[in-house]
Amino acid sequence: MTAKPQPSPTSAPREAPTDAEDEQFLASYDPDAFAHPSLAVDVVILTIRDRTLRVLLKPRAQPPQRGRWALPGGFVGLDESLDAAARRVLRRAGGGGAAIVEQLHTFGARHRDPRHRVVTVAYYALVGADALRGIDLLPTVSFPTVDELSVVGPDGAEVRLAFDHHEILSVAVDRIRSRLGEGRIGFELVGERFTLRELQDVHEALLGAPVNKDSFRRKMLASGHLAPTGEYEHAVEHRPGELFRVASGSIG
Amino acid sequence: MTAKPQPSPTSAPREAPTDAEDEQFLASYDPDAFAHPSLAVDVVILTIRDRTLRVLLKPRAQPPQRGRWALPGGFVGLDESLDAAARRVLRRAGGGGAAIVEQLHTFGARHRDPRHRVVTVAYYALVGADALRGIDLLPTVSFPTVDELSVVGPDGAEVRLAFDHHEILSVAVDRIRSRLGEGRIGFELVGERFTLRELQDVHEALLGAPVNKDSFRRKMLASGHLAPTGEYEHAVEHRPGELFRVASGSIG
DNA sequence: ATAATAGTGTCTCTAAGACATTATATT
DNA sequence: AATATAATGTCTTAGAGACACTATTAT
Repeated sequence: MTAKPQPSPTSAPREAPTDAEDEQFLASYDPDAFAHPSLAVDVVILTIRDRTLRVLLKPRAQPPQRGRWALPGGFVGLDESLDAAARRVLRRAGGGGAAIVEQLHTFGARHRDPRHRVVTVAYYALVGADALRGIDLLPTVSFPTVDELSVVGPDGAEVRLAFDHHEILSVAVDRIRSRLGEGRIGFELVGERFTLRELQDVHEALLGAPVNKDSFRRKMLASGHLAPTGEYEHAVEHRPGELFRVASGSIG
Repeated sequence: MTAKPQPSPTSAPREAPTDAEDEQFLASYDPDAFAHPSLAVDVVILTIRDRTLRVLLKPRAQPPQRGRWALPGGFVGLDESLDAAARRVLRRAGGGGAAIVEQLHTFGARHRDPRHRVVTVAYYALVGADALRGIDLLPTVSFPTVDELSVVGPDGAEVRLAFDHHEILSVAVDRIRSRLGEGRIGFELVGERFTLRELQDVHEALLGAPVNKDSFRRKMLASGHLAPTGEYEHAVEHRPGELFRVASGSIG
């Protein structure tokens, strides 16, 4: 495949600045001179309640797409880094204590917002079981198949998300699953002290599928991420398991 | 996505979505009323030449940071998706035949560009050995250690990249390495027909480290991604290897 | 013949999964 | 006692790495 001569640049509806031209362009560039896309962040805030994965959403009160559920989001300030914007949105939504906040992907399809051009940088956050206390309305993320994902509201009915938020949620879950495989994640969704079973519950909720108990135990104990406390859970109706905490020098 | 009836326009010319506080905020939101960050794309265009990884960079001719080398980039048009902008930049830079173009990460530190606020969505592209023919000045990416990365210019001297482009390149290489492990990548950097050794060379160039030959062969042959052609390379000064092509129904 | 790489076969080691067994709590 | 889970140990299997050996080209 040899580089062919470029077709005439008229194929593009608008003239976009070229690489070489950027140099001059920027020299005299007035950032407000022409309209660029607006830039927002949306945050997928996940937690686990009753052994099931929950996502923080709110039904839209105004059209367009009134009644659909949307991720918390906000616009990026001119003097604010993307990460700072994401943390601000997260804090305002009630997930201030999240242990993990990571950039996910940037969504920039042309008509993802029907009103005007908004490009959104999506983040995901994992919030401990204790946080989001005030919030009752946490839709459940369920997995009809391993690859498919559906969101169920508090009334048990399936929930339709606004804009491309369903896709954003999908990408978030995919990303978290692959992070799980790398062993660098999962501790955020469990208390400060936890049993191996509780940690396994977290993994299963995120994966939407059971994991092999034996191999999970071995892998975790061999990972060095767990520090045994010597204490055991109590008031459970079976043999109590040992309580662990995250090993110092590990993650989180 | 059903097109819902548009809301009756309020006093503001346009409205934007999001959650509770944003609703009020946006009720009076005019996208052009306050300055938002500019939005650009930068593309890490990688290829392999002489068994070493090369990246397409150009020295900046103008200040700031004149003389430093920069990734090709451009601003995102108002009517252009992010992917389209990346492909436009790629095509203009001469990598039009790239088989893989993927979004990498979005960089939005406040002062990453010293002139004004620019958020950039970074992409990476893998370009076949045949492409980029016209371009001689391809700096080499070398790996002093496995984790470290340095860029060496055609004159052998280390090259300093402009802005945060060194970090962008680092993230690109990291991403590609993890994609390599998943087996979904690497074929783009090799000709249409190739030997296992050539494919291994590509992996080693990307990893910056030798890979185990036996296990590489087994993994590749077992993957189902390779279709044997029955033909063999020739004019090599050793026993010729069999030529493969990418199996139909696989990647690429 | 020599150098260099292709390709095959085999051994070991490790990790995952399956399964059995014993231990300890609540009811 | 019945039940449920914790924790330990063993067996099998699959894949990675190491290595030995044979094959085929150019010089």
